[in-house]
Amino acid sequence: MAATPPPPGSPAWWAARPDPTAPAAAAEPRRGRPSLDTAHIVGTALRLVDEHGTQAFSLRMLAEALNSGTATLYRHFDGKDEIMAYVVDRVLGEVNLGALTTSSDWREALTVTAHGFHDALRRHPNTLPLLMAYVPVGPHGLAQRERVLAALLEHGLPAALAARAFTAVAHYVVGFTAQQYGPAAAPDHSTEVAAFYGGLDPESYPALLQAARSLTSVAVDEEFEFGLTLLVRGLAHLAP
Amino acid sequence: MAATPPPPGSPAWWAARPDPTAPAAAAEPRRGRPSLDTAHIVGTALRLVDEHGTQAFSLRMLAEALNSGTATLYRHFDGKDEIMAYVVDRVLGEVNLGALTTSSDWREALTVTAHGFHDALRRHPNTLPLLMAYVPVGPHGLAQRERVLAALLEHGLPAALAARAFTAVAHYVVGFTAQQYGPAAAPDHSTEVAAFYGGLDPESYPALLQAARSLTSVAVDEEFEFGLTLLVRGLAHLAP
DNA sequence: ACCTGAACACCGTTCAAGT
DNA sequence: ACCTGAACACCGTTCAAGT
Repeated sequence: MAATPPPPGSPAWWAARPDPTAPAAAAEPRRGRPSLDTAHIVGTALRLVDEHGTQAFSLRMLAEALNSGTATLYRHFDGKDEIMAYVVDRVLGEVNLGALTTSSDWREALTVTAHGFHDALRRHPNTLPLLMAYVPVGPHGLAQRERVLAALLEHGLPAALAARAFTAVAHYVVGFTAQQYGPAAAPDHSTEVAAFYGGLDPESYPALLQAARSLTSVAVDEEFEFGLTLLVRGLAHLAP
Repeated sequence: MAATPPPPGSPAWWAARPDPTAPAAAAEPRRGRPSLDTAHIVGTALRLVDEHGTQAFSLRMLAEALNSGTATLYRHFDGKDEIMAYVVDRVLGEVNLGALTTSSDWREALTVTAHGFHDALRRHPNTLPLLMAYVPVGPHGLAQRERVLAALLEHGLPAALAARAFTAVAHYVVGFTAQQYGPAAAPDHSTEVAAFYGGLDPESYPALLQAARSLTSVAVDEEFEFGLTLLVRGLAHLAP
């Protein structure tokens, strides 16, 4: 039984990438000496996904933006999936966790982390479907995770708690941002949703309408803070 | 400026669907009297997505499974996106919230809700990318939301808190399930991840490795319970 | 009148032919 | 030796031709 190659973006696949301990360095092309560097390709791909969405993005579109042909892309990457995995990691590279160094306790460190990821992800809402499809353990993703866990451990949080707290916060941020700013959300999302609820039959959905009336008036930022507070306060019950 | 039609799966799009207050009834075909009923098409599509994944799923595959042609599908649905929106809602229809009626307080109601969604979603891991791409306000999605909110309000949770607690729990469950059972997760995900962390340089990732050592030994179910407990306990701080 | 085979304009990927 | 135009086997969608 021949081992099937790991899917691009999975942990096993990233492990086979060159130079995983040097997050800033772009992956080297694996054959020949190319005229395009991989960082430029990934950066252009991210820009195109930002502008046109994952749905409309295509290798032909990318090749044209690079003044090249689609076949050339296969000299730098094994295929579209591999390019997308690097696009995801590029977004994670934009996460700014500088405020971590001045955080005074683990609660503040977790809050800083959530806001850092939230700020980066909302700048690239069209990449959110990719972030959910790929396990984010590329070089930048790993580096950020290391940074956060180091801060949490330094503040005295037990290792088992730190690891799971990070995962819980990451899940929350990605899920929240996807629902609020993701491709499915219309430009005027909140008003659209309000109009939607207003059109529902009060007989069939009494609880939903009562809840919606108190929901749609709340600002999105406050909503984000609400869920984050839930997580941090819940964690405080389990930490010393 | 002509109004652009709402994207399939968005709230405005679902609002234009017929019969939103009768969740069990399948949507009626909009032209003629077809030989295939829409429920059968959606059910077959879900089975094919379960078996082959969203990536491999195609309208040709669906048409062949129905002993029909792709053009016939366009007599029942406006296109692939619309079919996918119904597939997502079908999965939400499988969520069993029967235990809600015997829940004794809002904490238990929230826990029951999380487990109900978790159980349904893990049965259809390949649909998780779809669940993130579409706002789940189809007939089944709405009915479940109504059921949960009614239970929370009945147990005395304020409306503003109930609505946001539901959203926070839903985000958490979808995010967690996607990372654990989603398409990107390999069959032997936990051992793969463990091997991955084992291969990292201890000099570069000291915190990550320390946290991973205490993480990979934990069962997945316990991991799910951990984050859920965070949410519920955090919420208790804000509720009477 | 309803249905659908066949065509259309794409897509990711490959490879033989170019330089 | 490196690069890439053109082809390949698909895809979602449309429509004219069938019944």
